[in-house]
Amino acid sequence: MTRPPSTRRAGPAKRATASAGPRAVRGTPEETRARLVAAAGAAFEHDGYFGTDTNRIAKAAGYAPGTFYKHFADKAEIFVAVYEAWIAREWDGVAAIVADARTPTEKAARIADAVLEHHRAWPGLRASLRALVATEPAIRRAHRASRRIQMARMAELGLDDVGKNAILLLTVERIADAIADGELRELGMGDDEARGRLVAVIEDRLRGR
Amino acid sequence: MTRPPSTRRAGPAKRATASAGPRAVRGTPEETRARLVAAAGAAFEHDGYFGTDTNRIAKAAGYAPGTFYKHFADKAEIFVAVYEAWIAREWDGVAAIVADARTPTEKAARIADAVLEHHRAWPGLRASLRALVATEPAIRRAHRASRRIQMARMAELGLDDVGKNAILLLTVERIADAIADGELRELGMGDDEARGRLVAVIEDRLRGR
Amino acid sequence: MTRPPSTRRAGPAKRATASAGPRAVRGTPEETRARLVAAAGAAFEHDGYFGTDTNRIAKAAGYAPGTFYKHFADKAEIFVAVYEAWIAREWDGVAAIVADARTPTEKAARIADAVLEHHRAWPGLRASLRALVATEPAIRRAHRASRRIQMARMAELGLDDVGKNAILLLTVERIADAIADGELRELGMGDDEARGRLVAVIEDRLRGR
Amino acid sequence: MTRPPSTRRAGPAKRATASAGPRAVRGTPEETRARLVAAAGAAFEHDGYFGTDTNRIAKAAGYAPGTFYKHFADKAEIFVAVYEAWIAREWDGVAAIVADARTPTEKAARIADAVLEHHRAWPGLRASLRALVATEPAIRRAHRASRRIQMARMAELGLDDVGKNAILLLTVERIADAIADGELRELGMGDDEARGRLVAVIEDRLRGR
DNA sequence: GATGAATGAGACTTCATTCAT
DNA sequence: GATGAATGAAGTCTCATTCAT
Repeated sequence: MTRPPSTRRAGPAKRATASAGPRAVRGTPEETRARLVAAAGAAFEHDGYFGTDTNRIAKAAGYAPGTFYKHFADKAEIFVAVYEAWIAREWDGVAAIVADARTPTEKAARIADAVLEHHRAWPGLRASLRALVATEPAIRRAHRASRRIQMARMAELGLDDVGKNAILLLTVERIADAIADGELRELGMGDDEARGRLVAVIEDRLRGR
Repeated sequence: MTRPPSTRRAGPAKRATASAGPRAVRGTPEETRARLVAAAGAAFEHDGYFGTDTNRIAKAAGYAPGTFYKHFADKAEIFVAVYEAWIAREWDGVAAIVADARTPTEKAARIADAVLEHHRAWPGLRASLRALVATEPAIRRAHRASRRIQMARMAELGLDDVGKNAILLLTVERIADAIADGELRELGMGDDEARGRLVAVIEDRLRGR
Repeated sequence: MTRPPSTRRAGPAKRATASAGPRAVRGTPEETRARLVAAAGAAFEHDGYFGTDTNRIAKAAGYAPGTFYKHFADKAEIFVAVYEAWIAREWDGVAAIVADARTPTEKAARIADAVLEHHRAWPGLRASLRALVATEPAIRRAHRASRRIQMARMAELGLDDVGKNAILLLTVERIADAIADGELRELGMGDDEARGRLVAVIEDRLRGR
Repeated sequence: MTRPPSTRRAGPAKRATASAGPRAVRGTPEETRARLVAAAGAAFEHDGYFGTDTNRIAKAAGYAPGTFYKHFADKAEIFVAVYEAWIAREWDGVAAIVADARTPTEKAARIADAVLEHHRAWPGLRASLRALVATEPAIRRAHRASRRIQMARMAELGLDDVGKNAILLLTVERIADAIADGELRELGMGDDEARGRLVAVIEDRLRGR
């Protein structure tokens, strides 16, 4: 999943070919699924979970409405897929940085930047996530499972105080969201200062604090 | 606005109860409005913004659907009213504690408990808020305005580093949400420890750090 | 419920007024409900339960799609209402004849004609009924309840052998359906002969056989 | 076509089992066709004509969706094939009994039992049939043709009063359906008594009455 | 002969909103 | 001020059918 396209949502288009339109065999189910997940990510980001619909997602991915339901049982299921892809990408980035960077200072700075970029690209997705976790049981379950994976990832990176890890996870997430949302800027804190605080929080933890 | 029922929704919202709402009163416009706001708060909390509808809110408040639109221009407007009432109550509580308590330590502990209780009572409302801020321009604007009021309230309480205030605001909010959601408990941190960390964050700030 | 109009189903019509169309307040909920039941009866008769849809029923009754769902929870519920109205009318007719006619011979003849007319007017409704009873639990339940009412009605009319009553019920129903369907005519039996046999079955029972 | 599973559907059809059907065979067209008819029979019985779909039928038979349409023009056509196989099996059984049994009494008893067993095994199929005959012209035509064959079969068995034959046909069918459905049991008539009446009707006819 | 990904019209249902009373 | 029947656009999901391989 890459950054969402900046295109604005188009209105409902006219019916294209009346019937027996050109049938475009697109390839493997995996490719189709991936295209749908990408389109859904962009749509959720842009318009929110309740601001798009599955027909629009399918069309954006280049498919007819019915195709969506060959790959996902319902709208919630594709949201989970989008979220899981998003999280996996974030942590793959973090793991690569940890493996590559030398000092805790360098690690913290690069992790902060990577996380920040990732959140900045998907603020709407994250906002939808919180509302859905509160409301949709299936998404709540998937989110909890994802949390456990994240905690395990932290342990793999050598951080072993579960309580501190949990606080770090939530704090980093919330600060990154706030910066991405522009909340801090509107409150009078410059992006540089905000980033500095984020780095400090991470570095503290990497140094065992 | 009082606390919502503690039942948590377990699936798609059930059809509302068939019988009419509590009473068919004719009071002042202010009373009607207040009843609608209270009913909306409970509904948003229970089912989420997109999980209720204005007819249900009106009926729960004891009114007919049309009455809703005599008092609010649309669904977003009543959400803003609910949110503003919620925030005002929280800060009235904080201000009362600050006026009443003696030491920073006592203030921090009592503020943390008050905030925690307030968040614990309304987790669904808060989740809806974030999604709506990302998606609905009217609600986003109202939220920003509310933030400015909160920053002013902090200044009134004698806290004058805007950057630190902003971080405190977001951190307290996020930790309180996480405890209220049970996120920390599921990650292995007991409620007591979580509360301790929340108190510490507040006390630090009250001591100028 | 009277006989269905013989008009043939119209194709989907163009959207009429774009928005803010003329709002036609039609009267009491009971009237609306009755209009919907009448339209549904005609539609089920014409096109079968699976051959119509709730939007078409609403439009045929002079309402918008949403109005349907203010009066019936779903399509099955209105089918039950249609069926119950149908049965009630049939038995009201039978009861009136029993009260009015003198001899078993006269009763039998007039009952047979009334039943025949009622079945002839609604063959499609009856065919849908059997399929739905096999498949839709809600409709099955309603049908069983209706059967019990019919058996009670027979007892009220002074027929007290439950086994014979049950056989009579099913036999009359089946022969009436067959005549109405034209099954017998296609098999070489004239309508007069078929009616004669039906009368005989009823008269036998009225004479205690 | 063998007997369907005795499980009765309790609600809206569940999504089919995810795994593919029994095997991916390549046999003669006749074998493929026969497998499709068998799977369709079971599906129609279980879920009703409108409660299954052709993809599910194909998969249950071990084939891909497209294969279905190599063997049947549409869904109605396979229903006709299922029905014709069902009827043929019933009458083959009856003919064998007539050839084998000695007295009218024995014939009647054995025919009743065979018919009863056949109806008891396929109540859902029969219910769908009636609805489709009322609604789908192609199925109506096929049903009428089948009736003529049945009348001819009766003549072959030596019964020559067309009117009486027609009545017998419908009566036996209806009583057998009612016993199979459990309608009579719910109306207070035991299965033994019901069967007795069925035997009597047949025996009467065999004795020329 | 078989595949199976894809189609797309359309059914069922919801809900924010209106307006005549 | 309140009512509440009615609206109608729109969203979720289904399924008979096709066709390129």
